[in-house]
Amino acid sequence: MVEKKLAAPDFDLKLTLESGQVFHWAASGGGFLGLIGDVPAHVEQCGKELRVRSAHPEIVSDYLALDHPLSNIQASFPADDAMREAAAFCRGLRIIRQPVWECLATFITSSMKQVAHIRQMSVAIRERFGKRVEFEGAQLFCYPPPERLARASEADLRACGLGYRAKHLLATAKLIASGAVDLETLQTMSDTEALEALRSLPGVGAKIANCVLLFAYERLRAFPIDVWIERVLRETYFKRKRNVTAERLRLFSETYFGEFGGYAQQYLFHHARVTSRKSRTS
DNA sequence: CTCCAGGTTCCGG
DNA sequence: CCGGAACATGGA
Repeated sequence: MVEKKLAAPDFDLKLTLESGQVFHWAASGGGFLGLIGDVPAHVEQCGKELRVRSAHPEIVSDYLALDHPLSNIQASFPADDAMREAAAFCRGLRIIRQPVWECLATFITSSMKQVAHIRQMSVAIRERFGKRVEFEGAQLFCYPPPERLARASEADLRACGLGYRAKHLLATAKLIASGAVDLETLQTMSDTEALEALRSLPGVGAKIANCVLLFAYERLRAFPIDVWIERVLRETYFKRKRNVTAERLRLFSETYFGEFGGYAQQYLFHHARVTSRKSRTS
């Protein structure tokens, strides 16, 4: 396998792959080993360049969104202290372009689960139902397509640790496998239309729909509000204000954070999560 | 053992 | 329309 070098300014591979937007990459030989769809790749960062071993390095480059204008994106953020601190903490973190189905499916399993659990479930589903790929002596497993999960049983999925989420994932897989819903047509829809289309799927509410818009449909304005972000919003922008409804938070975040609100959201999320964990363990 | 996790859905007021 | 409860599982 030939190694290809990619220029990667304003990029932090580890931060990007471990910030809770994608869950299946494994640390390996100083870099990361994983699949992009069914294309295996090993990626290692050496300063401002990436060393990529893959049959399709151009797919890796596109996946990692090395073309996103990161300095423009950071410049678009609101100029408050919390945002500045999060942006400095997350320098080089990019929102990647994930395959739609595996992003949707893994986020359906994410509700009320810690990032470590989401990873476990994702790996279990891949190993149980996914196509096996050999790469550099390692065994990798593709995320199973909707058609495959549609003919699994709810018990099979529960065996992967999904709990009540099994029912949702199965129902959504069936809707897509049957053709009742076509994820590809969402590409042509407006953000609002695509959000509603996603929300019509079992187990997909506002938060997960926004994650899929942001992480798979490259709608960089999408702003998922989870427990962490809600905490940040309330404590930072609505300090000591009562009766702040979820709707109020939604309207605020849609306008305040601007054109690249999804990036702002991911930075605030990751910063809050990591600093909170440090303060608990030290 | 208790608490909580990148929520969604369903139900009663 | 709105607040609250149920829903499963596992790591800290």
